[in-house]
Amino acid sequence: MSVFSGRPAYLQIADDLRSQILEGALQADDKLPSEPALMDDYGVSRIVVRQALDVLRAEGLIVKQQGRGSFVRALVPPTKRVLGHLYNERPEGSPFAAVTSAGGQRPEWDYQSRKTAASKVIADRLGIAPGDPVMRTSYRFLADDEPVMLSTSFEPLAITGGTSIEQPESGTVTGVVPRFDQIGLHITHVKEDVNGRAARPYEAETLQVPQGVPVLVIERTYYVEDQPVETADIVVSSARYVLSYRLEIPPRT
Amino acid sequence: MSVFSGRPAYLQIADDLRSQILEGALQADDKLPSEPALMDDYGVSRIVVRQALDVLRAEGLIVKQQGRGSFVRALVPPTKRVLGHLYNERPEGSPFAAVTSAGGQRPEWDYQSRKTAASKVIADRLGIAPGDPVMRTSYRFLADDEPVMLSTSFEPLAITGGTSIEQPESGTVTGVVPRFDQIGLHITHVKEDVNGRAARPYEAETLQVPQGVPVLVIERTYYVEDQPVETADIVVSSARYVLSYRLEIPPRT
DNA sequence: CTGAAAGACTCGTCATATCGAGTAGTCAGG
DNA sequence: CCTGACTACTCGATATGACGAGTCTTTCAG
Repeated sequence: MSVFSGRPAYLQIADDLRSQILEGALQADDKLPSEPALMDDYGVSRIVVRQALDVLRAEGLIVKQQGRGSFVRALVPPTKRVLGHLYNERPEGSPFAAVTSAGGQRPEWDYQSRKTAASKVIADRLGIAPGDPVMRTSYRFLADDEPVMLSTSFEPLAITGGTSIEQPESGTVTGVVPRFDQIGLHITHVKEDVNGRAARPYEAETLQVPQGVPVLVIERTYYVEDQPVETADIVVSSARYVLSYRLEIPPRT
Repeated sequence: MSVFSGRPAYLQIADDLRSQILEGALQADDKLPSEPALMDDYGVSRIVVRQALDVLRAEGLIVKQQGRGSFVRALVPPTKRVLGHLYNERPEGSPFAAVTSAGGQRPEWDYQSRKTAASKVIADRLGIAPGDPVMRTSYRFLADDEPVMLSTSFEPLAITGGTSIEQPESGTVTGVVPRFDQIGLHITHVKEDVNGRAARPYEAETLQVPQGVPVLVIERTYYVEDQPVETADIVVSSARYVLSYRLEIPPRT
């Protein structure tokens, strides 16, 4: 295998390694040749080899570990879990706890709450005015002591202020839907806007994933009859989570 | 601004530029300083500057154009569209056509259909045996002549073979749900599994996005009463699309 | 005035080289 | 046998230098 001109060498090498992975010549958890070995194999410099491996890492096909090497990632990660479909059943507690327990792992989380003023985008999502008071809570969710999800939620104090659920995590009830039930507000629906991008350094560090890997970003808002009552930004590693949604199709009219 | 030791220089530079973008010092479509200028500013080599810019590009904050420079990307892309929520109403035609027209753009697509044998993963998703005959259709969806979405769908010929909808695009009806209505099968629900990763070279080229930017991958399956009748792999640029899901919360029992 | 050519600028690709840091295997000593 | 130190190996970060290719501005000829 050697590179031909006309297409960047690092892309050709990435193509070659990718097909070896997809066709099974390199199996999950197999070790790729070391960078110096690949330099010899393809007759290129280390920069080119590293660019090729970076391509594959961004595609989620390999992981690199300093001091050890590069390894093929399992194509269907064993950590596959679901989130969105949870709402089809009546969530009894926090969706995270349910889905994590179902996967045989121990759910845990820590958080920090504080009152603050709504920024412009948050005010927009909550249907309130910028500067209005909100309760801001940052969560770090762990499965078997490993951080797997980050979330920052905002609740308008115009709704929760002075009630028993003003402090999101002070009561015995977990989960947004049951909590709002406690003050007589039944959440009727939830909207999730899903996007993807690379992890920011803080997120990569906290989630213990290599810097630059793709994450899924969910903008989730709970509504009571078109009145937003809670909105959150959720970040999960796309290597660990698959978001699964089930949508009903109404019968033909 | 200078780098301090203890944290890689390229991350510090990325942090600095990121906060300038997020705080508004650099606005959408503003041009960042050129790579040589950033080398001077921070006193580092070009490799470091490029790594910092690559971080920001993967995060979707900037775009780079050869010969022109690096530019701040609009934080809320004007091309924001929705997909998933479409199923709440009864889709009249193809969801893509509906959502694209709603955004004031002209939907178009081309495709290639062929009969083939189901691979293992596809057979698994369709609840058939590997090797069973399926109709495979690759779509390229365009909005205003620009490719924005790729899709490869599979339908078991055990269901559609010999019917009027065997060829997905030969009839006058578009959209999976109406098509199956034609043969008396009412699709009851759809499952979408969402994940994210970097674009593969073919996808990056076809979707006309820079190589390596994150894409959203949707594994969509249509069901008639728990019987899968169509499954598809859909790829969209996360820079162009936001997937929006609306989920109903049943009343308290 | 217009259009084409030249040059300056910018990013893309790649080579060579150095040092640091994390990992793992080997081997001697307790 | 277990443990600790040494060493070889691997990836991470960074410098310097070079050439190619796309873009834009300016200049000059027609």
